[in-house]
Amino acid sequence: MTAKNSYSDIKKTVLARIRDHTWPPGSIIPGEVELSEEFGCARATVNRAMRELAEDGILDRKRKAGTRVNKFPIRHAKFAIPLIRTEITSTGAAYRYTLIDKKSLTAPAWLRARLGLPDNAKTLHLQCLHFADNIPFQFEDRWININAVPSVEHADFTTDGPNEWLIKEVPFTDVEISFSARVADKEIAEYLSLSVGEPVFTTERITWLSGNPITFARFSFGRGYSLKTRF
Amino acid sequence: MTAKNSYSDIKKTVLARIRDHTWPPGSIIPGEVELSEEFGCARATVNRAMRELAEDGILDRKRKAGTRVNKFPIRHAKFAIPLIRTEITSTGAAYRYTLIDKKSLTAPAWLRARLGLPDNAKTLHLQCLHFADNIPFQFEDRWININAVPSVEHADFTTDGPNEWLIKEVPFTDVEISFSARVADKEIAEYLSLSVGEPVFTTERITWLSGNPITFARFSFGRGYSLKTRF
DNA sequence: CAGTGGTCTAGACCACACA
DNA sequence: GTGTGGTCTAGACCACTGC
Repeated sequence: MTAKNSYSDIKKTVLARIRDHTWPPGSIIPGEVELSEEFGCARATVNRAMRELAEDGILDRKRKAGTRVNKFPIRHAKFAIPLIRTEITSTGAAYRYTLIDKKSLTAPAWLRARLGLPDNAKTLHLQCLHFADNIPFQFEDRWININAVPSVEHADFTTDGPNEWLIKEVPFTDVEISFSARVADKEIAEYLSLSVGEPVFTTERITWLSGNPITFARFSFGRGYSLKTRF
Repeated sequence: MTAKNSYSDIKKTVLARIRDHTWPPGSIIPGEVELSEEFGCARATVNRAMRELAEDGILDRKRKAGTRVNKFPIRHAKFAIPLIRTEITSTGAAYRYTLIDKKSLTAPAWLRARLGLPDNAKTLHLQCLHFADNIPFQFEDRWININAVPSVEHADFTTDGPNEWLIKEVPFTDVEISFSARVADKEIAEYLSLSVGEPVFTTERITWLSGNPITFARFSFGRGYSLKTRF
């Protein structure tokens, strides 16, 4: 009878038992009823603890089969995806934004393929720079599907970036984010004050509203950027 | 009276109201009691829905102050961090592992600084390659704190990678992960069949056991690698 | 079919933060 | 102080899935 009773105490105890191999990887652990008796609490409390551990990728739960310690520890790490303005100001740096270019264009083939757009799809192409203390921090290359967001043609992007406008004005339901390393081409090198060929940490983002593509954006970060998380 | 009653229905309804600006960014939304009356369910059900939306970064909740729609949408994206073996085999490719080098060394200054190790700290330095269908997929450069893990000196890393050994043998409590873009130096270029100077997607990981550093690892991925998530 | 987790309820007390 | 969310309880029924 260990007699801990908050869900977070239970989480800690379970993690400790996994760490010290009381419950080794791949093993099945007692059911919720049994654990609630051991910990002297309600089953709902045990359930919350176990459910959260399963969300983190530590446990694997199946009805009837029971709860197992995950053998292949696919940990789930959470990363915060802030607004670029927030990301910059939260370091204490001053944020500045510049619109470099804004053009209505027929979507190029690679973009049509990427978003599943029809031939001759109209898009708005934007290029922007975000500065931290007047040092170029992020270059944003964005395409917006005008069919999905007709009002974007009359939007003014000279003072606020397209991301802030879109978040305020356009609802979305799905987002895909990817991270990669790319080479600085001439354009990116110029805007970010890099040499051509330097590695550039790049994130890409696509958003949809119920299956309908809204926007594709590629963000290229300045030298030395890294994305961190801890858990 | 909308009369939905499962916590996931409530989440959907709340998200829809945020999207259609019924509850615009920054606004305060009704309390749990009021919502449970509207949805015709128990407060605990509303609580779970709202708590999960807050975890995702959509809502901001404070006792007494109430629940607000987050004005600066710091969305939290979850990425799965699998074992490299799992990541490769899950694509259908064959996994192969090679130990390149294994040496006991005094920790270099940069590593001591990074991990907070004392002068003359003993470490085990490992270099490994992970292949997918015999194509080099990931180069692993790892340092293990021998003081924290004395048994590592007698471990055999010729058949299984150090990550798998560590997960099985050594408990940890904290992990820091970072992502960045680096340049391929001569060594990495050779192992990953790249050209010197090519961009390399890199992740670094440090793990601790209750404040005590266990290991530092840098993973360099082959050409074209990207990390994706969707939500 | 039966056992496990998944969810919900109605009620309660607590902790924090704003007024 | 007082209202909000944070958590817990004891019980119930349901849904999935392994046997």
